[in-house]
Amino acid sequence: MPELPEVETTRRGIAPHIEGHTVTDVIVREPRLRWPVPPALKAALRGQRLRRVARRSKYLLLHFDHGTLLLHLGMSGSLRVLPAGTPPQAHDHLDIVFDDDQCVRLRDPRRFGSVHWTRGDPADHPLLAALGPEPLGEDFTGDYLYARSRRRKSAVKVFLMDSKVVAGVGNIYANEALFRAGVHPGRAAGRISRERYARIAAAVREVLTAAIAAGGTTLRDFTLADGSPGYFRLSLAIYDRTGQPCLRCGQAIRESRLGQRSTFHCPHCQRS
DNA sequence: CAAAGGTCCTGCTCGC
DNA sequence: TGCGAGCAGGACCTTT
Repeated sequence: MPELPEVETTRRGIAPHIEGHTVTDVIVREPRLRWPVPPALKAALRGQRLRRVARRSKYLLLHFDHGTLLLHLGMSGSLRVLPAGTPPQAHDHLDIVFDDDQCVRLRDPRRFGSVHWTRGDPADHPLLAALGPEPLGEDFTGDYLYARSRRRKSAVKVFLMDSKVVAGVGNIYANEALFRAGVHPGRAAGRISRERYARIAAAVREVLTAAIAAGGTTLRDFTLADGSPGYFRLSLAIYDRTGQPCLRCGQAIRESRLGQRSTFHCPHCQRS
């Protein structure tokens, strides 16, 4: 579910409620996530003050003085801030309880999400070390994409979704960005010009920024920290619009598969 | 039965 | 021959 805008929306939603507060308890109801929840999590966090909630790619980083909790929401995860002791529902796997009797609750039906504890610099954590630049950071440019894509034969959409190339561009926003840039998602990444990569980089930036401003995209069950949905779905121009008219030219949007993911494009506006 | 917003891991091929 | 990079496919899981 959550792509970068949804994770960033979640970060902004939870941070003001928990930054500066001290963990009083950690409740693990289901440790079997993508990787097992660390058994020592409660011992590590109890009594510790949360300094800051940050984000790297689609990971949330909860910084404490002696280490960092990494949280990934996988395909179906969401976080909410609730009064401690609120009865859990199905798939509510983890609570982090704070000293003001609020808790952050992780819900994740598919359990593709994960929780990690790391003491060193989180940037050195194996899951973060190999990630490409943040798409909203200054390192992410058309020139960068051009350089990284030389001799790449895979489709540009697959290339954009490679976390080692750029962090946090998932299926929805890869589709949306390529539509905005007017590039066919199946075109070989290594056969796209520097000029077109400048348009692609700008489109990625624009679509992510707009989605964050709208609170992310809710397709099924994504909720903000207060339980409300994100409204960027209303702004999706291409994703999940198979057969519907292109908003620019009116031609019917086509659906295909690239890298086993649903792909959408306009046959007129994205001819190459 | 297929697909859903993610991404790690394995094993193969290719080119130097 | 060996090595690294790139690439395809499978894996994880529940719900609709």
